[in-house]
Amino acid sequence: MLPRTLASDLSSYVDAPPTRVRLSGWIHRRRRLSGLAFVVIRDRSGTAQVVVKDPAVLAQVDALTEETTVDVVGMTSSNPQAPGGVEIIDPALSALTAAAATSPIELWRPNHQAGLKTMLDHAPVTWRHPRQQATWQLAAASMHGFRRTLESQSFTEIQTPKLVESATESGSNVFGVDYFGQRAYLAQSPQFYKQMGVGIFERVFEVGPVFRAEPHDTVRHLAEYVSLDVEMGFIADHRDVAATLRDVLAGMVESIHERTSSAVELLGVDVPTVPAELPVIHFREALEIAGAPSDEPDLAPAHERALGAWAREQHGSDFLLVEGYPLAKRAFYTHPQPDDPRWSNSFDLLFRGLELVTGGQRLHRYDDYVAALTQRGEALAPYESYLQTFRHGMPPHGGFAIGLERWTARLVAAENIREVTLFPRDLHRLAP
RNA sequence: GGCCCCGUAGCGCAGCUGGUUAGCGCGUCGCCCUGUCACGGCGAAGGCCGCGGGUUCGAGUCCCGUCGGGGUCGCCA
Repeated sequence: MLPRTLASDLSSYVDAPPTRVRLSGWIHRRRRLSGLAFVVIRDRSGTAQVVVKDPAVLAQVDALTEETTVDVVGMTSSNPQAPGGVEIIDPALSALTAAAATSPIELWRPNHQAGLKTMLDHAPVTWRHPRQQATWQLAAASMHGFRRTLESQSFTEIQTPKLVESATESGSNVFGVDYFGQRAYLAQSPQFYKQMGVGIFERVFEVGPVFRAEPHDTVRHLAEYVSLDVEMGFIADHRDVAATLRDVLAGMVESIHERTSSAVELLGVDVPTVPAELPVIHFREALEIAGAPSDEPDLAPAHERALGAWAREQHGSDFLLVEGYPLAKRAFYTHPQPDDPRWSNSFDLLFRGLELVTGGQRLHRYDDYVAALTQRGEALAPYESYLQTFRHGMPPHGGFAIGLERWTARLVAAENIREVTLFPRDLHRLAP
C-alpha cells in the first residue's frame, strides 16, 4: 500500500512532477457541479482538495456523505486555482465505513453557528470543527510548555492518587465514592501529595484532573478540571515560587508560538507576552485599586476585572500577581507573612482579569502544622500521613496550581469555560 | 443555591396588544449547472411551538408548576 500523505504535505509537490499519493481522512465537504465534483478531505494536518471527473467516482461522491472516512489515491497536480496550489486529480476513492450520518452542525463552515448546548451535547462530532480543534491544540501546547520548562529546571513529574481517604482541604466540597465498602473521595487537589513529593524529590509537578463538588454554576467553574501543579523546596519565600510561575507561563507561551501558529492564526489569538518580572501588588493595595472596602477578605470577580484593567494600563501586563492574602482566608498550610501574620505569603495570579493561579509558601515545621490545625479546631488524626512528612525534615517550600481550562478560555477570549473543555463536567452534565 | 432572561424543524432564528393552514436562512433530499472553494439555480420533505395544568369561544402567544438552557452573584483554579 502506498504510504500516507498528509494534507499539509501536499504543498511540497508544487514544483514536483505529478506523483501518485494516498490521502486518508474525512470528507469535509463535497461541492458537486454538473460534470465534476470537488471533495475536500480533512485529516489531522488540515484539508486538501480532490477533483473528481470520472462518472463512476462521481457516483461514489454522490453516495458518500460529509464526515465519512475515506482513502483517496490519485495524482498530485499543481494548479493555481487549487487551495494551497496543489490538488489531487483522477482519484480512486474507497470509503472506510458506511456513509456517515448527517452531522448535527455544519462542520465545513469556517464559523459554525451552533450554540453551547448543541456543541456540548454532540461533542464527539462538534470537536471536529477546525476552530474547536485549534482551541484544544492551544491547551495541548500549553501543557507541553509547562512540562518542558519544569523538566529543564530539574523538576520531577509525578502522578498522585485521585481516590483519597479524607476530604483534605477545607472550603470546597468533595465527591464521595464507594471504595470497596469504605467511604472515599475524589481528590480536590494534589496539594498534600505534592508536598510529600517535595520531601522526596525537592521539586515536583503534576498535570492531572481535580474534582470540585461545589454547586457553582458559572462560566468559569467545572466539577472536573485539569490542574497544572508545581511544588518546590528550599525557597526563601513565595517570591521564589512566583519566579518559577513566571518561567512556566513564559514556557507555555513559547510552546504555543512554536507548535500552534496555525491555531493562533485561525482563531486570531492574542498571545500574551510574559513580562520578565510579573507585576506584584499586595492584597491591601489590590482592594484599594479595585475600590473595595479595606476589610474585604477576598477579591470578587468584579474586583478582579478592575485589577486586570489596571495591570494593563499601569504595567502593560496581562498578568498581575496579588500577594499577601489574609491568612484566615487561606488554607491551614499557608505560611504567614513574617512581619505581619494577619497576611500570608500566598498569592493569586490574575490573567486578563480572571483568577488563574493560586500559590504561595507553605508551612514546613511540624509544630507550625499542629498549631495551625489546632487553632482552626481541626483534629490531627485525619492528617496523620500528611503530617508524617513534616516530622522527618522538610525544607521551606511552596508551589502553585494553574487551571488549564481557565488559561485556554482567557487565551481565546471564550465567554464560557466549557467552550474550551473537551468533555466538561458540571452541575448538570455527566455525558458525553 | 438566590435573582434575571430564554425553550418554536437537524442548526441559527422570526412569530406584534391571543384569532383560521406556524414562517425565514442554512442544512437534508430530488432535478439542473466542467473550476468550485461558506459554489450557484429550481423544487420538495421536515414541527406534540420542552412537559403538565389553568384562563378563554379560541393559546406558540396570558397565568401557575415542572424540566432543560443562558447570564449574574456567592465561592473558586
